[in-house]
Amino acid sequence: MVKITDVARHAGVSPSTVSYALSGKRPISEETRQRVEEAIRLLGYRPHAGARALASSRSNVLALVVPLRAGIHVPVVMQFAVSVVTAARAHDHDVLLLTQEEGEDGLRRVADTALVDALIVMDVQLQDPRLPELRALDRPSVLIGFPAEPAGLTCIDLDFRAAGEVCVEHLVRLGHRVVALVGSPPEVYARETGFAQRVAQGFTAAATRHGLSSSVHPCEATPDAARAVAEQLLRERPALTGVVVHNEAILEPLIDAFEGLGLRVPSDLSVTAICPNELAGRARLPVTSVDVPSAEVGAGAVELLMKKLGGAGVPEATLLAPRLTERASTGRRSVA
Amino acid sequence: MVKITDVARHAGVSPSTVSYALSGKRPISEETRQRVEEAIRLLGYRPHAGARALASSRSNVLALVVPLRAGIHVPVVMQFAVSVVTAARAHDHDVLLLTQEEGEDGLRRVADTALVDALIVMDVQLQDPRLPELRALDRPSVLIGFPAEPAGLTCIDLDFRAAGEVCVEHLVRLGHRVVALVGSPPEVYARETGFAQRVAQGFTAAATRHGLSSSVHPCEATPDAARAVAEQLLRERPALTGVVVHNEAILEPLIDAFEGLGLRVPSDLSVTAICPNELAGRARLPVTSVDVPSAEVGAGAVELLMKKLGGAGVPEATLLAPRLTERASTGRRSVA
DNA sequence: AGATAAAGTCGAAGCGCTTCGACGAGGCGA
DNA sequence: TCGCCTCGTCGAAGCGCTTCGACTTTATCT
Repeated sequence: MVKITDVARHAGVSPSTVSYALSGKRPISEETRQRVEEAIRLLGYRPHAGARALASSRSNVLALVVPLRAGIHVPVVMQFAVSVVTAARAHDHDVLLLTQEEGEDGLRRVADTALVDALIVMDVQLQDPRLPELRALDRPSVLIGFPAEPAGLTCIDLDFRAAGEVCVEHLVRLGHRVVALVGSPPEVYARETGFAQRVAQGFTAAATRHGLSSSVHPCEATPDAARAVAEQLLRERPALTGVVVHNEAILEPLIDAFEGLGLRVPSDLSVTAICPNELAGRARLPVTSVDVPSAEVGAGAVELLMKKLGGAGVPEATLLAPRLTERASTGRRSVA
Repeated sequence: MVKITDVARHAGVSPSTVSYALSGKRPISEETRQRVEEAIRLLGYRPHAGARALASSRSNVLALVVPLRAGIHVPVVMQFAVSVVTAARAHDHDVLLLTQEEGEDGLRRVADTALVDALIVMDVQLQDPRLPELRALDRPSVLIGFPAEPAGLTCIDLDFRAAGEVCVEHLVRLGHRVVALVGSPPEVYARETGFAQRVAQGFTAAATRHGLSSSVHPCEATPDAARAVAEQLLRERPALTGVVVHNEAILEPLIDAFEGLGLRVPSDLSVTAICPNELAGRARLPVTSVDVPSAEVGAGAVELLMKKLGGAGVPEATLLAPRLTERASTGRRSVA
């Protein structure tokens, strides 16, 4: 194994100079830097991560906590994970994957052993059992999502409340007066996962504000459930002309179901969704949607963490403004 | 920060004794062990991961390489990942998540810096660019999946060839004579991902052996594509009575499509799948299937790696035998 | 009884890196 | 011209842990 002393000898400098050339923490003459880099290349030197961590008390590893709970849409979660890894690499950090099997102890373990410098926590619930741990930890953390009481924590997410509102306002602008929200599976609400509730709040608030008739319908992530909701809506709310879908798994099945029941989209029924653009754009009928920008959120979370690691202050809450993209699934209400 | 010397002082022993009490690498009297454990609990001692790694040249971290390529079924991949993490934790190891953004260099980096002790590589292609790296690395690795030339590597996976055969044989037993395989998306075959091809080989070989008429149909992971394949099959192979589906995303849509075209499952058409039991069992019509045992494969991969880390020899190839579970989607061919 | 082995413990030497203080050489303001 | 600061470099002191050799004590074998 090539070590820093080998590089130093080969470059005719001391080990500390090599270290400073690498870290840039002290000025090094251009010429010396060249020689050091040359030696590193020649010898194929790679600093030992453990030694580095020991000496600098920085592991350059972030923990990513991904509880795969029932009802979540796995591909979306994976998107976040990938964007976190990519962003972390851009900052010369790696990512340790933690699931929830270990419980909250896992957080403490990786933090206390100095395995990781900081933590990113996904799928945050309103009353999340991990919050006390995070607050007690001596390492910075960022939540992707918002708990009920975010004080003292750093959170980032799409502004789901605003997303719900934006969808309604889009429908209002198109003349719709009766709208419904088809939401996440019931267990997601039961668990009090913030984003599901927030969409519902935004949706309802905006509808009320504009004097619309509105209703909210949790929905399982199966085509059958989608069909059932569609039938129920036609039966109970025949004047319905606008639907907001906040449930990745049933976006297409739901539209299929409506069409199967004789409604045409968008002429009879406008549909807008809150989901990744990727998904909305690829649908058979491209769906007007507010994007869930996983890449931005993931990168943002890493950015916040880096600032905190650097000792800088960061805002407690970072809400990404919703961006609505019009596609083929929404249109003016036909004046029947 | 509590360190080993603190524990040692508190327990009235030397640091090395604490270390041995923890690792069990030398005998320690029951009484001393008690005192040490008590001190550890009292002080809340956690060994510093970096220091440990430096002194022992073991980081107790595994790398998991997860390239999220087009056409793969993300939830299945995530299943594997979770089972790897769980199994790794059971062996007191953590898991570093690598995506493919970094290319093959990432493998070398984490191995050369001693960030990880060993690697698990998923989504292996027949000609995988990572193989040369893996062979050159000084650290053990296990592939989940099989490349074209597995010599010198350690691989584990479901025996997909046998899985294809088992499905055909099940249909044969039920009297079917004309069968089709609806497979993974074309890009998965184009990439020469082993398991897709192997299923097709097993399927075709078994069909030929039993004198069946057979055909293979790659299929995009969209309901529309499923519908198109269903229509094509009815048109071109009207005598068809048995279908094997090897494509998680379209299992249900395909059955829906067949039923939409007037076929009843299983009375007119028997359908069997190769997919996680979870998925097959939860379908509207539970589907007879060969399980893709992600938990076993993940745990197996970790197990192999631990053996290799322990210096033990392991077989180059570990093929898990397919297990078929009969459900509601297959039945005797009706003697029309 | 003497020799040998095993159990149980300690002290010290690193593991490979970062970082602190120090120091010479040169630049600059007064 | 003197003092002072910055640049560029070095040497040495750790970071917190594991592990090796050595030592004492006790058990085991002939």
